[in-house]
Amino acid sequence: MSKIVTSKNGSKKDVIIKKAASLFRKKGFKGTSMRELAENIGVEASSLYNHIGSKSELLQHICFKVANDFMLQLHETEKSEISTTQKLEKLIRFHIHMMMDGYDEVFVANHEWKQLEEPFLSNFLTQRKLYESRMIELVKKGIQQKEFKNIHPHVAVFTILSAVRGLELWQRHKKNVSIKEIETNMINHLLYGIAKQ
Amino acid sequence: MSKIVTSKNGSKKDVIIKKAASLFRKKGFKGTSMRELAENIGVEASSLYNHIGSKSELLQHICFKVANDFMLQLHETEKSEISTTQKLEKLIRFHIHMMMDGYDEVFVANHEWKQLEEPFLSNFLTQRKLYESRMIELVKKGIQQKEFKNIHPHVAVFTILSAVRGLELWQRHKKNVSIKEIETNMINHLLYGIAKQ
DNA sequence: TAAAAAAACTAATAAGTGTTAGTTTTGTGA
DNA sequence: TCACAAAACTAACACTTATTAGTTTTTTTA
Repeated sequence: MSKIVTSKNGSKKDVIIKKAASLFRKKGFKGTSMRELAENIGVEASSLYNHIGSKSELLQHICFKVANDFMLQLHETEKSEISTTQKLEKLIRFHIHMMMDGYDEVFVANHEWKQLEEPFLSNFLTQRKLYESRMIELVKKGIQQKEFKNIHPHVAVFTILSAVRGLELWQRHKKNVSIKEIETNMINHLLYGIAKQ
Repeated sequence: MSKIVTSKNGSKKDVIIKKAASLFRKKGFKGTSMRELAENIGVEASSLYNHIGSKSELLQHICFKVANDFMLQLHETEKSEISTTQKLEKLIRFHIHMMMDGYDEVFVANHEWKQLEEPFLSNFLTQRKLYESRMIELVKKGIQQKEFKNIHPHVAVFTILSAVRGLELWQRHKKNVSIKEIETNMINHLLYGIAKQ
């Protein structure tokens, strides 16, 4: 059969990972077989093993790539010299863009991380917990500086993270609403609420 | 081996479904084998088939029970004679309580519905879409009545639904924060925002 | 064009899957 | 206590799974 088609600058491994992310999102990690993945690429299942080590390796790669991207952005945001509100806004916008640009990967990292094997599972959870706690610190600071109301930082962060994650639901309808519109509305909703007064 | 232990008023089928919901949440539908489910109950896999028809049937039961509960509450809320803001608040509170009381089931309905087979899959998606569109109508009405700001109803509903779904994240930490506290904070956050002014 | 490397192929493995058939044990009501 | 029904068991089925070994084809390099 034909050679795996590589998009410019992308190794064959990258092609496999990209397709895996797409299938893992649609059918789940356990619900996707290597034969199915191979067929979608146009190759026999065994041929995949010339490029990757194992099925789990694919999941690991996807999950940690996403985790790393978020960690980097958080670090950069923390350093930047803007108000706390602006920092929070910047992070929310980054989440929204990640969700739009790397939908499959972010979705898989959010939903299929459970299928990671040790020690990757523990590693992933540790990183996520760290991310959350640093966002909580940010909100605490905003309260101290009187930029935010006297809310519960923990609840606020989880509410924000969940709302952003919910952009998944949007993929189905994205035809009618522009990303800019979603972004603006969501920022306003999460920072300023929807009820008048 | 011993007979399946039935809690009072619960048939053996109910015991199986409850355990299935717990395992499906922790390991996913595809990640849970019938042998594993049986072992957790204390019985051989084949014995389960004296009480249930198939593995898929378990998933169907869980998903549609949850969908139905939400539909009933929506219907009741729509009928009640309170302000639109109060209706929205009532619905959010119901979501929060469902998430706390029937955590496994709601989680499975939210995450594993993809594994439903036709025609159940289509049926489930239709119901969900209906639920969403009726919530959107509610928000639209709130805007018309000048109770809400001039937000995008679609975005607002998805933000709310996602934020509430995010209570999943809470299960891990629920020791330190009371449900009442979460409820109050989340309602305030979603309806009135967190930034001052 | 010949040699070397990369990547495809076929075929097979061992383990795990949901489910069924047939049999034995357990609990229940007369 | 005996018969009947419910629910457990063992054993097997047909199928799918990820992965490996060995071989052939394709591509790259010299």
